[in-house]
Amino acid sequence: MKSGKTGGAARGGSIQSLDRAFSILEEIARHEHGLGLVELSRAVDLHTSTVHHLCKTLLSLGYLSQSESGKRYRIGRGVFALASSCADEIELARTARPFLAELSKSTGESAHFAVWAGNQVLILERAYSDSAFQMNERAGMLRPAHCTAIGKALLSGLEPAALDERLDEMTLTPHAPNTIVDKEQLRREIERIRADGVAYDDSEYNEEARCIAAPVRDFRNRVVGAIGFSGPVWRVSLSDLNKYSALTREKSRSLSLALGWRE
Amino acid sequence: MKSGKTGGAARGGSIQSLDRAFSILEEIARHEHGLGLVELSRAVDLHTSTVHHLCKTLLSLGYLSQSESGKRYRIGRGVFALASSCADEIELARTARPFLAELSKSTGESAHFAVWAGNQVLILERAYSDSAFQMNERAGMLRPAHCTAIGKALLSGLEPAALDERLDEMTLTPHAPNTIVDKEQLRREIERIRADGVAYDDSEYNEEARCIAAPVRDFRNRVVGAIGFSGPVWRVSLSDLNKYSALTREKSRSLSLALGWRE
DNA sequence: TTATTATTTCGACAATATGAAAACTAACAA
DNA sequence: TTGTTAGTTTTCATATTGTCGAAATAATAA
Repeated sequence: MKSGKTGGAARGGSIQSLDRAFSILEEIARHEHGLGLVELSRAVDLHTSTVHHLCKTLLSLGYLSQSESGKRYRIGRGVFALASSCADEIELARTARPFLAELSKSTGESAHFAVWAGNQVLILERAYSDSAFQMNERAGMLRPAHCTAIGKALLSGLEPAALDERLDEMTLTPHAPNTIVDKEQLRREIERIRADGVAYDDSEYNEEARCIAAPVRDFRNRVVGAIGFSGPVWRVSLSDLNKYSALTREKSRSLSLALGWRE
Repeated sequence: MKSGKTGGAARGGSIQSLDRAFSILEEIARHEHGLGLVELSRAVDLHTSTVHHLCKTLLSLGYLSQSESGKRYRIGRGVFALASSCADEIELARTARPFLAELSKSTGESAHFAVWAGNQVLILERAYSDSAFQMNERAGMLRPAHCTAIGKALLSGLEPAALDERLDEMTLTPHAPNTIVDKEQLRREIERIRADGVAYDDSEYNEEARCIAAPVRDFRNRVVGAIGFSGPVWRVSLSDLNKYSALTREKSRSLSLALGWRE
């Protein structure tokens, strides 16, 4: 087609090649053992040639690496170097670590500390339990907010105006039988959490998991994260959730205090 | 309009906008407290308008964030999420941590564990000493290879062919009075390190610092990193360097064993 | 207020990223 | 061996896209 009125880069707001490059990085990050060029192109829905150019650039910049044997792409050390300047996040994770360890020890399940990353929830730090079955969640993973305990705990910490904005931007995709897909219902649930101090997830994200979480505040009295734990439904019953709510509330309180929160 | 033979993206091999976007990210990462648009444009030598478009895109993707108060750009949590899939690096850092702590404790100086990142050296993990003056080095920082102890230790672990290649690609930029700027001299020094098992840096990178480092091997008997410590010249004398060489060698050995190295 | 400095938007242009196709490799059967 | 298939890399013509100048807007300072 003719150029017509296809103006500057400000069109969709985004620079295409950047958009694409990062979707490539995200796709690769999602795969434990890396990805080959063709798999990758299929996953991000771009021609191999295009993906190849982008990857070659990322490779030369050190933000991708290639497994010596095959040609599979993996995340490069450049990303690691960049990430180390997320000083606040690293500090938060470090502070949360001992509390997560306690929570995990007391419950026998794995514990998580999460923060906002856009409209999603980023798991900043996690403590592993020593049971054989572990939730498949690692630090660095992104989760939806509306159907996870940590996500709902974070939502409960938003100012009314910010909450409205968030909810408008969010799509309540169903992930498991109990996912809340109605905004009004979610709103009521958030009210409940605000009053109760604890959020639950009873098979809302993963059919086989139940979780609890509570918001964590900093010295400015603002909710900066959420702490909680999750376990398989056959180990964590609904009454367990209730039983552990006080403990979760207490850990969130201790962590908040460690972050300078008072009263 | 000399479009002439200005062909595809494969020209310089690199995609310009990606190149620029990452130089922006790197520049921001370099500044503890973020950067404003104009400072940023000056630093990367691009028009504010261009930088603005790039930053807007990075912002919307979550790889940059803006300090709530001002408009300073900082690294976003997206980078953190990506970095967490550098599983190998994280595992390496975790393994090194206790040995770094011991090294730091015994010497009273800060200790580092570093790996290759392209032709530079990436500090993967560091242990702080409790002295008032600390080297200004954090995990995630990049250092040149030819004038740092960890860098030279890593160089000493390369196969002859790989070493030749590396040296060809490297420019021996002087950083301090004793920086080795002659490739033949560097080659001899690397020979020495290979025989001795320890690399020194006597004011080669920073006039005020001395360091020692030793290569670390994994189960495949390949050098995967280097461990060492550094301190200010007024605390670490040349004879201290000698005194601590055995200790450094020993720590590198223990860490190697922890990584599965045998014999 | 005005002056100054920083951020954001606009729009024309051409340099640049794109994708089709073809060349090249590697792996594997027959 | 040779042929077949799947994956990777290079080439190249083209229009799309990023770029930059300039001007508008916003924020600070004097």
